[in-house]
This record gives sequence, C-alpha cells and structure tokens, in this order.
Amino acid sequence: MTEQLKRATISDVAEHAGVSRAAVSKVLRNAYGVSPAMRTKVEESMALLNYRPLALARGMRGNSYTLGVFLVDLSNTFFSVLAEGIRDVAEELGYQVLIGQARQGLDAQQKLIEAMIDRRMDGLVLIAPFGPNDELEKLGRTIPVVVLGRHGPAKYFDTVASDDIAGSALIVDHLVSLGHERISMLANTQPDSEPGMPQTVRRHGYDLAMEKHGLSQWIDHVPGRWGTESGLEAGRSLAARPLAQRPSALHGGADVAALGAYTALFEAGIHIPDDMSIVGYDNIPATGLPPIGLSTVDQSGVQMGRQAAELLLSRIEGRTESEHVLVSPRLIVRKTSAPPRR
Amino acid sequence: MTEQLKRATISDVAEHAGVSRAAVSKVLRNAYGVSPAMRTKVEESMALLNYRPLALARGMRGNSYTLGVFLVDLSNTFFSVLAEGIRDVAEELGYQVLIGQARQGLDAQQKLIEAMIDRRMDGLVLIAPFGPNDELEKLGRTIPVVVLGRHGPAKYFDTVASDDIAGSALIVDHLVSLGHERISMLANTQPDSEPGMPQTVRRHGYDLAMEKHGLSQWIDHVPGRWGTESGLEAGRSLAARPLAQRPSALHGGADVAALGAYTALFEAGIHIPDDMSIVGYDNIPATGLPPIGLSTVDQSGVQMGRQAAELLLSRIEGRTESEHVLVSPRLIVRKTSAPPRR
DNA sequence: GGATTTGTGTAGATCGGTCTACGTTTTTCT
DNA sequence: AGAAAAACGTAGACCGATCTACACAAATCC
Repeated sequence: MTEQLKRATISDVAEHAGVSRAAVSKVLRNAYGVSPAMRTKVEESMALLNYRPLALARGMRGNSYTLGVFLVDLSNTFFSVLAEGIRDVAEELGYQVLIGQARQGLDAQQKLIEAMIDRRMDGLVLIAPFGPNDELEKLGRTIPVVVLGRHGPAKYFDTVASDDIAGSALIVDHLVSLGHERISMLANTQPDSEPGMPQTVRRHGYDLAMEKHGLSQWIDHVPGRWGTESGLEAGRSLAARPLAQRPSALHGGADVAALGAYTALFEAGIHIPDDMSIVGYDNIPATGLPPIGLSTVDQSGVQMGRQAAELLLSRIEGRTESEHVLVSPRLIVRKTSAPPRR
Repeated sequence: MTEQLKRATISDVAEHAGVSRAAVSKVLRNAYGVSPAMRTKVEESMALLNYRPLALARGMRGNSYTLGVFLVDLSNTFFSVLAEGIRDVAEELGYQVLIGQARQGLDAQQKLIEAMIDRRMDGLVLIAPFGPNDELEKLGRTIPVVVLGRHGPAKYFDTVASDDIAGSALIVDHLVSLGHERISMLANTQPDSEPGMPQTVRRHGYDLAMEKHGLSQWIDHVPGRWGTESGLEAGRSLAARPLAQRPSALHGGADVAALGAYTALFEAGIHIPDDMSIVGYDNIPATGLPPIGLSTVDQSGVQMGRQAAELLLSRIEGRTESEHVLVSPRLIVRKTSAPPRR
C-alpha cells in the first residue's frame, strides 16, 4: 500500500519560512504585529507546502470556524432550503456549516446538540427544535444560538420566524374572499407545544382571523401533528365526518400535513377543490407539482436562512442583546383553493 | 449576565476520583489495564461532575468519533433517507454523523471534503459525489471513504450502490410486458460522467434490456441532467416532438427528473399514462402522492445507508481490502404506467 | 540626545484529551 | 519458593493550533 503524504503543520511552515510558529499563526488569523515582508514570506511557504490549518486544532483554543445546524427532519424540504441560506452566508465569512439531524424527539435532539458543543462549534442554528423555551434559554447562555421557526421574545438567543399570524390571516382572508365560511384548520397539537412555536402562533392567527370575519362559530381545530402520517389521519377523520359537519375549506397548517390530508381526502373520493379547498403553508417543492398545485404560503426560506446566519455570526462576534426577526409571508394561489360548491 | 458554569475536564474527574488523568482516559476508552474498583470509582466521579469528554480534544490524537456525510443535494429526499440509515448504525457505536452539503459542483465538493478532513472526521460517506474515480481513489488513501451510489471496482474505497443494470431491466421489462416498444430514456449526460456512476450504469442497463427485447431500433436517450429543472426541459422537448416520433413510454432515470418531465408533459396536455407511460427511479416520497402515483424503482435507502455505515466503520477499524455491495432494486407499479393506447 | 512609544518577532504555556514507556503489585507456573 | 507473566497505575510527551508576556529594534517626542 502506498504511504500517504504527511500533511504540513504550522511548524513545517514556520521552519520553511524561517520564522516562529507564532508568526505563522498571526498571519493565519490576520492578527496585529506582522510586517508586509513577513506576511508575503509566510504566505509563500504556505502555498508551497500546500498548507491548510487543521480546524480541529484551532478549535482547542480559538474558533473552530464551524457552525452547527440542527434539523428535526431532513425530509422536510423546507428545512433544507433554510440550511442552504445559512450555508451561503457562512461560507462567505470562512465558516463551515455542518448539519445534524435527530428526528426521534427531545432526547435525541439533546444528544445531538451536546455532540455539536463537544466538537466546539462556534454557534448553533436550531431549526424548529423541540422542547420548552427555558431549555433553549439555558443553551443560549452556553453557546451562541439562533432559533429558526420559533417566535421571540427570548433573552439569550435570537429568533427568525415567519410572521405566522399574518400568514394564517392570508389563508383565511383568501378563503373567505372565495366565499368560504366553514374553514377548519389542521392544528398541531403536539403535547410539548410552547408559546412561540409556529403551530401555536399559526393556530392563534387562524382564530384571530376567523373572529375578525365573524366566523368564530366555525373555528375548528383538527388535532394531530405536522407530518405526512398525521396529515393522512386528519384527512381520514375529515372524510369520515357526515357531510353536514364537514368544512368547505381547510387551513393545512404546514405543507407536509396538508399534502397528507389531500392524499387521504383524494382516496376517499373527496375532490379538491370542488368538494373542499385546501391551503398549505411553507411552499415546499412538491406543492408546485402541477397535478397537485397546492395553494400555500411562501416563507422565502433562503432569505430566512441567510438572516439566521447573519444573526449567529454577529452574536459570535460578541453581540449580546437578542434580536427577533419576523419575515413577511406571501400567499401563493394554485389549484387547491376555489369557491365552495355547496 | 449570569456566568456560565465551567465544564468539567478530564483533570477534574481525575482529581475528584483521586487517580491519574491517564486512568480516566482508559476508562473512557474502555482500554486495557483498569480494575473494576477503579472503573466504578471513576465512573461515579464522571457522573457526579456531569462530565462529557470533549470530542474535539479527543480528535487531536485519537478518534473524533465523527463521521462526515457528503451530500450533493439536500432537497433530493432519497439522499436524506440514506443519511438516516447511516446515522442509525453510527449512533449505535457511539459515532456522531454530521452532514455537509455542496450543490454547486466539484470545487465546492472539494472544499467541503477538505473541511471535513480538517475537522479530523474519522471517515466519510460520499453520496453521489462529482468527479473522476481517481480523485476518489486519492481521497480514499487519505481517509476511510465509502461512496454511495457509485459502482465499484475501486481499490481504496468501498461502494454501495443499487444494481442499476437490474433496475433498468426491471423498468424496460415492465413496460414491454405492458405492450410498449417505443421506450425512451431520460439519460443523464452530465459532461463529467464517469464509469460507475448511476447515470452511466442505468443507461447501459437500459440499452442492454432494449437489445434483449429486440428493440434496439427504439433506443433513444433524451439528454439532460438529473434534476427537476432538467426534467422539465426534457419533458418539453418530448412534447415538442411530432406525434409520430414520440415514445409511448419513458424510463425517467431518476424520480426528480421523471417528475419534472411529468410536469412538463402534463402542462403540454399530454396525459399520463394514457398518452405516455413514465417510470421513475428512487422511490422518493413525492412519488407516492396519490394524484401522481409515479411508478418507480425502489432502492431501499435506509438499507443502503446502513450498509455504507457498516462498511465505513469496519474500514475505520482497520480493514483495507475494498468491498463493493450491490443492493437489489424492486419495481413499484403505481399509476403512471399502463398499456399504450395508440 | 535620552526617554518614550510603536512596531515586529519569539518563547513557551495552554487547550483537553491520548498514548507510550515504565514501575509496582499480584497472579501463575514449574 | 523463586521466576516469569499478567494486571494495574502513573508520569509525561504529544497532537497542532492560539495567545500572553516579553525582548528588541525603530520611530517619535520634548
């Protein structure tokens, strides 16, 4: 077996350039106290030896130049769009983004976050994390944290979220303008829901919008979680209702759930949008597939991801007062919303 | 601002337990030379001090207990399924999996892989990487590598792939048994295609299967890449063909491309499967959505992911001869394939 | 022109683990 | 019982960077 070449270390560069290790380190970090002459000399040696600093070793004392992104669910394509926005910004500033996934719940999430901390990540972006707010506050005092998809206020971490109140209003207004009155919502009733979670806020926004239109009597939360499975179940339960008690339109809560419900209703012979309108939330790629064409609310994921990364980096630079960003959502009307027929 | 508690180090544990740091390290690594008495003593101290070894520091000499997964595209849900399989296995053995994404091409891929090496990852799983085989060979001599989705042989890395020859045959056989003769294929004609890449092998499998059925005259590669965009274009080009030159069935190459083509054809008023049958490849979640119901080939992603992780871990343990695993694909018939009508 | 300030470079401790080499004690063998 | 082998612990070098403290030279000040 051929022996692999040994990688150049900072000492090799120092020796080759005829200077001290500290000097090379200074060049590396753009630190004060380096003459132009020395800089070029060192840089030449680095290039010649094909030197790359070992990020791991840097992390022992300084920064690891690594950001961690925590995801509940990789298969939710909206999340991966967010991740891309984060990466874009981070890369411009020389940070690497590594993603960890843990779908099995709070324990797995905790373990993964610890693993990221144990690898000395400089900061964390949590996308739609589980768990109570005070756990996150505790975490935020340990390491710079930005939470994506949960609303503030929070003292020790920043948040970036879609304005879910406005988003829900967008949906209800749209359906009402089409002539619907009996509008239900797939509510995410996860047991550990906290104030500030999208499910909580969107539901509240739905309630408010319904009241605004004088439709309080039709407020109806179809229970479940936001996933394909749960959406299917919710759809089946709707299909099982007697016709008189069935809504004419549905606020899907999130696209994955909305598509699940769509599927179940479709299979039960309930035609969309003739028999029932559905509007989702998130504008994931699958919603655009033409035979479906799910009307939905777009959150401009890349934008949110970029925002989150910028906040995180400024926090790493030392900012301590928390910031909370709301991104305005936008309604996208496709083919699953139409005037009621009954 | 409240000061955060200082984290316990190995020295703290050693002092608390009244032993040497080396002893604690031995307990940690399950190394030889620890009496049961000392083990329990140390473990008690660790629990009491809430000690977690800093993975970063461990990586300086020993293992970092971190596996890197490289992904071209997070939004391809098949890839995320693979990643899950990897994580399952890795976690059982105390390894963490961190995912990196780089969709912009070879350079970005190279940078990301370097970043993972610079963080001293113990091994890498590359999912559908770009680039020539000898680049990968070179990489494989630097760090344990398993490539997912590229066929062997390879000397310095392992591969796990779907048996794409068989998969293509499955599709062609199925379509032929329905009565199709004029079967085209969305061929991925990326400029940097290498032998062993799925696109190459699937296309070859298609050619072979067509020949086997005596349909060589109808062999037809619709050029493009495997992505939604490119699928759309291919679909449009098919729709633009005069009816007499249009195939009655289409081997989609990959689900994302097949769905793109489906979309374009649908929009052009070509009805699936009445006017044209389409079969995809990968069985991504969106294919199952009922109004679509794309017939496809399943590769059992979780299984492949697990295999890859097992290979990688055994390679980290010291195995040097390379292994190459082929996973048998399975046809899933849904609603987009039917007998031809013309 | 001597004192002070500024600029440039180095030595060496440090981060938190791992691992080799070696000393001491206990067990096994003949 | 004495020798050899095995079991158990520890000291201290080491991994590859960062960072503080300090030495020395050059520039600026009064």
